Amino acid sequence: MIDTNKLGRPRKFNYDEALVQAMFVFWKNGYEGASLRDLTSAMGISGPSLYAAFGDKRQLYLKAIDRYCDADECAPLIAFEANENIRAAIHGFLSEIIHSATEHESGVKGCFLASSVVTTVGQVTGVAERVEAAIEDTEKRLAARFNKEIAKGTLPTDFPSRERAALLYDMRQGYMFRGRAGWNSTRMLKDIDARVQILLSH
Amino acid sequence: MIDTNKLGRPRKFNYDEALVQAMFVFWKNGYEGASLRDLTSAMGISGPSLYAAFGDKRQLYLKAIDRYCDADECAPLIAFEANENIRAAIHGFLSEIIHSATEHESGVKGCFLASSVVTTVGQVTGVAERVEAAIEDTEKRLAARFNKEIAKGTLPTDFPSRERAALLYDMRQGYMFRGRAGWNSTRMLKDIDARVQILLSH
DNA sequence: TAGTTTATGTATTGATTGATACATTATTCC
DNA sequence: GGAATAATGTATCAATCAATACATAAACTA
Repeated sequence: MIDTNKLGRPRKFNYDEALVQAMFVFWKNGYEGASLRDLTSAMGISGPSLYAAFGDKRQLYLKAIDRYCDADECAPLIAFEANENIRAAIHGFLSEIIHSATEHESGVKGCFLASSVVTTVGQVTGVAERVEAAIEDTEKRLAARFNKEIAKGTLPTDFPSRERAALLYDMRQGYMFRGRAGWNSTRMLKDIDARVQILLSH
Repeated sequence: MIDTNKLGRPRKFNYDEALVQAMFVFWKNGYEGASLRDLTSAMGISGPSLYAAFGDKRQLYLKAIDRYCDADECAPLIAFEANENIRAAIHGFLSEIIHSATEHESGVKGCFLASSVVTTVGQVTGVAERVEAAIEDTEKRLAARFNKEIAKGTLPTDFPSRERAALLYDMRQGYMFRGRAGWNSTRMLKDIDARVQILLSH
């Protein structure tokens, strides 16, 4: 979807920046709650420009979801994968999650998928597959990190990494839900240690 | 909000049944996605009747949320509180959750709060407090059950019940999220044992 | 420079939105 | 039985919705 065509009048706006702004609007207001006026206003473009570049509202929405899955979900995952010490890795992952759940840029709170997109699963064609794939992808990456740890001998072999990954993922979802509900970060940060402890107890 | 007034023409419809139908519409479509036509059609009443009985769309929405918190969220909790054996209680809670996440009546999936309401937190006045209170209430009931267990001596005293309750609650949210995303129950049921094990390992 | 291509800006489309006006009907109170 | 009260049914309101028609502007190609 990158514009390689050099023909015709060039765009005045940046495609990716506009998409990110659209994502924030959907994130904050939901799909139906985001009007074309909200979107074009935040994106800084006109209606016809939006339709020419992104298709219609639904396609823009799907592109915003893809963009979120590719970029936004990553920061905590990178913190998780980068740290050699598994205890510190989980700690970093969870505190990154709490941070993004409460103080994300542009004032949006929680997880775009968990707090907005999931509402439209049976309603907007193409959403369900994306949400399911997002869960699957993230859990696989979490599980891979745990598998590495098993290979290193720091985790027992009799507890499946997928279970551990699923539980960590649910902790993520729980923090995101609480963040959207208005919980502050200090309230959530203080039970991180207990959760690290539980995650590594088998 | 119970109608004690005997004056005037009586209602042709049942207030609570209509409210439940409205709740299903909001649950399935979200707040903005639920049009007045959708609502009146499902409730079997006319527009003016809806406004006379419930106020406006927003008030109807808030009443639907309250109704959900009072009734729907309860089934798994009762299963959790009723069973004397803590292991069986957690098992019952989680399988009840999975059941309601995937096969709830009227075809709606997931948790009303987690799958629909949470989208409107910063958007519809009165929602945030209700979601926060719902989390708080449920976690308190979960924690109370764990405290009973500590008193019985079946759980150690050095791990706070609130942490255990929060974790169990996040498992609930995780299943609800997965259910909305389309996961089937068998896929989720098979990791219950591991989760019971983890929850009771401290 | 003429022709092609694509984005922009303005203005507007029909449809749908949430919400009401108004006359009618059914009940209770006095 | 007549007044008061409240719900119903029909019909409709202005506002907003997503989406587009059309003329103009700015780039590349040949």
